Amino acid sequence: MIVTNEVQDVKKEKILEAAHRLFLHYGYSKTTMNEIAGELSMSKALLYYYFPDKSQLYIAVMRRVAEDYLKSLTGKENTFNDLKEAFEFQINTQHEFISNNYNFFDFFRLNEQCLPDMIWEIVGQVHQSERDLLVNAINAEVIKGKIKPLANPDEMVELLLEALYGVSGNALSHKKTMFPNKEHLDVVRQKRLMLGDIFIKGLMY
Amino acid sequence: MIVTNEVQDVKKEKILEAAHRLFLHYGYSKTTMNEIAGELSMSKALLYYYFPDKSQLYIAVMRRVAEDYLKSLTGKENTFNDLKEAFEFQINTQHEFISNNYNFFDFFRLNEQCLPDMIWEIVGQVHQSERDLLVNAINAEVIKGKIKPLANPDEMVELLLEALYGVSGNALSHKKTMFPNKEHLDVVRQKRLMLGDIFIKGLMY
DNA sequence: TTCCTGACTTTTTTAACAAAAATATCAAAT
DNA sequence: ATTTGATATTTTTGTTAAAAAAGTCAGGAA
Repeated sequence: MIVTNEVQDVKKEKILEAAHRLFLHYGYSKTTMNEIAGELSMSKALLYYYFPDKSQLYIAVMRRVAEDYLKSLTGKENTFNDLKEAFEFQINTQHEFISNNYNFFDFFRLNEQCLPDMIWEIVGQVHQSERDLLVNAINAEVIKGKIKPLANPDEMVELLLEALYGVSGNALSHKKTMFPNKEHLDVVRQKRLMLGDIFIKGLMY
Repeated sequence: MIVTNEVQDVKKEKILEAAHRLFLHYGYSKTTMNEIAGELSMSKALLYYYFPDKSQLYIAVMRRVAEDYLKSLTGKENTFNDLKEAFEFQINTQHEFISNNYNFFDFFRLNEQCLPDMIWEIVGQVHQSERDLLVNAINAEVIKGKIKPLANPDEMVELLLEALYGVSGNALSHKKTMFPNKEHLDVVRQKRLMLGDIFIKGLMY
């Protein structure tokens, strides 16, 4: 019984791995269940033995990816010397996460405004963790007396995250090169770090 | 000769008016040249006498709309008591502009990443004016000694505008109501004003 | 019983093409 | 110089058939 489940888990793991690789490379819509099965030299039907359908497989991969990201966030609370460090950590960690999984999120661009609830749940969880981290850092800074107490730290963090989101280049200016290459992503990161700095100063006495 | 041109201009004006009304109500793709002509009780062919094609007509309307917006911006320089007032003015004026012409910009959402160069020219002009206004306000504040001199005020203004752009709600959270109603636009405005405040404080000594 | 597959059905995507609607043109009238 | 009806051209829409992909299932192997 236990052995069986372990074997099952290992196989599931293999599937998730292969699916992740292919989704990352080709995006959701350009990856077929046949290809995933082929990658593992198993029959397509077996995929359906382990996962109810394609979207649920994608979501399972997504959950793993998100969990990795969450892991890199947890336990970091109270390890920052100041708010600046916390902001920088959040910006850099998210930057790396997005960079590494850029094509994987084709799914989001595809189904822009009608994503499964399960996806939103995961996204919400991730955002919650990000907010928690930053709110915690802000509160620590308040206690240290470095910034003034805020009526609503959560609201401030929300505002910052939305503002950071806007700093993603292609919105305002007429960039002929539409696809954000690595270099461009890095410009965005630099700008975000600057915005973080200004924001912190804006919260000080 | 002169009389003739005046008459021509009046007629062009009429056309632009009707076109604006219909584009605003139905959006670009849902407005036909026949409808515009019908609205003015003239033949469709006449529209093509005054404007080379539909997109150029749209652009002409766009130019008028943009000019109105630019007018509300010009002459305001040095009329603000402080930077906060300037930021608030920019945010509120733009908010009103977007609110009033919301449907008109369907064209942008439609042709998301391949707009005619002429459009980008107008958009660039508008952005330039917005930047100029804010850079001017920042410089005034620097002279008054209220904020520290900046290495690159333009860059700061650019950053602020991008950040403000990000504060538009529907990006991060799982809002079930996707279409931003008037009320929602107002929440965005409030948030932007708050971000403006924090940003200003972040620029101070 | 659990795991696995080949053969099968159902759904979705694609291609081709005709009909309809919209854009755009132009000779002729005012 | 303006204006229009008629007409040409392009784009969108609707239909259908073929292809591809998703998803199912009876039955075999471990």
